[in-house]
Amino acid sequence: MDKPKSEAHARIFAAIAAIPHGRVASYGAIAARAGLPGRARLVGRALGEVPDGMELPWFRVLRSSGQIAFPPGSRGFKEQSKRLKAEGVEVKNGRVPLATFGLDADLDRALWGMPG
DNA sequence: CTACTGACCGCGA
DNA sequence: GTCGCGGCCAGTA
Repeated sequence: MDKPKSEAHARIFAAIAAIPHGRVASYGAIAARAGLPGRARLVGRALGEVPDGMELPWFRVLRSSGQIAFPPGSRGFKEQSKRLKAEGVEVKNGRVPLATFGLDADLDRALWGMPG
């Protein structure tokens, strides 16, 4: 069978689902892990296409600077920050210190088996 | 077909 | 910290 055009979606979702509890990852990292290096936008699009009710830690996905992708005050922003805090992730001014909660090279390798 | 937009990224100044 | 530029893919007008 032919590969569905949503294969990228599936890979992205899988990569997001692989983020451990209490940790976060950037769009670029997800895209790279999904086999789509440089397609960070695709990740953003995919997240916008996530069906409501689907079990996916979308809130663990942040920008490369640790900033929440949603505009401050918006529904998604509140929801994401709230969920992150609920997991023990420090959200300050709509931003998360990736240096602390981001996936380290070791952990990243342990999770996704990237050579190092 | 072109043009614009979007839960983006990285570099340079 | 800011701003600008190019690149990337998909949907819409």
